Amino acid sequence: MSRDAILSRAVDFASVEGLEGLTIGRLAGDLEMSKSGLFGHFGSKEELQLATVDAACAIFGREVIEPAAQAAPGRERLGALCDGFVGYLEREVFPGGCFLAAAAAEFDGRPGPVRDKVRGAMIGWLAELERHAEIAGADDPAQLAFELNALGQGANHAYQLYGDREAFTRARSAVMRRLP
Amino acid sequence: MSRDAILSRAVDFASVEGLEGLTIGRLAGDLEMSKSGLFGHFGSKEELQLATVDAACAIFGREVIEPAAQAAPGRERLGALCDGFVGYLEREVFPGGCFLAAAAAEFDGRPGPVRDKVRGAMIGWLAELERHAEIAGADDPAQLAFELNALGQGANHAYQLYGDREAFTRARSAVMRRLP
DNA sequence: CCTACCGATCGGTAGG
DNA sequence: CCTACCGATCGGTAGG
Repeated sequence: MSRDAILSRAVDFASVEGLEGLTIGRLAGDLEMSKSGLFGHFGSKEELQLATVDAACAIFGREVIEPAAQAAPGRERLGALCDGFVGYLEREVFPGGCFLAAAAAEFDGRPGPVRDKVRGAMIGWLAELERHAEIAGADDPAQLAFELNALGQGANHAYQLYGDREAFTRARSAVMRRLP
Repeated sequence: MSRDAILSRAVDFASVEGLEGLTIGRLAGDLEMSKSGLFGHFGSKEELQLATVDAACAIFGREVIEPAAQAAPGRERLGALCDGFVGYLEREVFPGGCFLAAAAAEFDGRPGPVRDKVRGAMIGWLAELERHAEIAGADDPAQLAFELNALGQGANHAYQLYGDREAFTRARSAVMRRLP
């Protein structure tokens, strides 16, 4: 069983059960291997959590950031990033919704390397929004990035909690109205 | 040790560690009582979680809904609800930020009575926003309620993850601009 | 990669 | 409200 195959399951598991609910024993059972066999790939639960966050970030890059890079920098790219984010929620790339949002909510009150990595990834996403908001000539790029991200996270939240698919339409329409 | 005194600690504990991280043993140790003494008040961990959610909802009502009831129904009340929500985040009524947001993120993928209660509370909050959006004459009250809630949740998220107090100002300014 | 094990902690119970 | 305990599961280790 390769490390990548383990992490592929770990990412899906953690998006539903949380990074703390991702226990070595259950993950090993699910992959039909021994606990110590799985453990040997990572060396500690924290290293498994960190590797899982990295794997999730790679998927986010492939599913959201890279496709949007087709669009011209500035307003067009900003729209593509937001639309791509909503699409990634809509397609259920992770069964538990946005992995980073779930990990952020779980670890924001627990100092340590996992929180730091999640925070770094979320800051990177906001910086990408802000960069294109600035190119697009927004009055206050950080403000616009905050609002656009909040709308996307709001759709994730509504869909995960109520199964309300209309939230995707709401987020898209609000983003459209708010773009410079 | 009264049930209310136990729940007061449980609410703070769970807002940081999560409703699953709220273990009977740690809570009992923190309150300097025996596990079984605490357990007797609730009968199961799930009942403790449900009672903790109820206690948090009561605080939310007292801190956000009730003060806003001073404002006239419609646009004024809608502004007071949003402002009150941001103020409640700013005052750190719960040490881990918005209790319901944290509980929703934790339980949205786990069917059961805890998720149902959290969902019911969140739907009640959104319905309150929507009701006053309608009275205020919004074109699409549900859309407005979605956006206003997303902005508040975005401030909670940013403050909890980055400690960014400017997020409160950002949320308030976006809400102001969006009110009908 | 495995079996077999460690001490700690989990939710919960018996009995008072 | 307590002490004392239950089986299950946790992260992690020894040894191969």
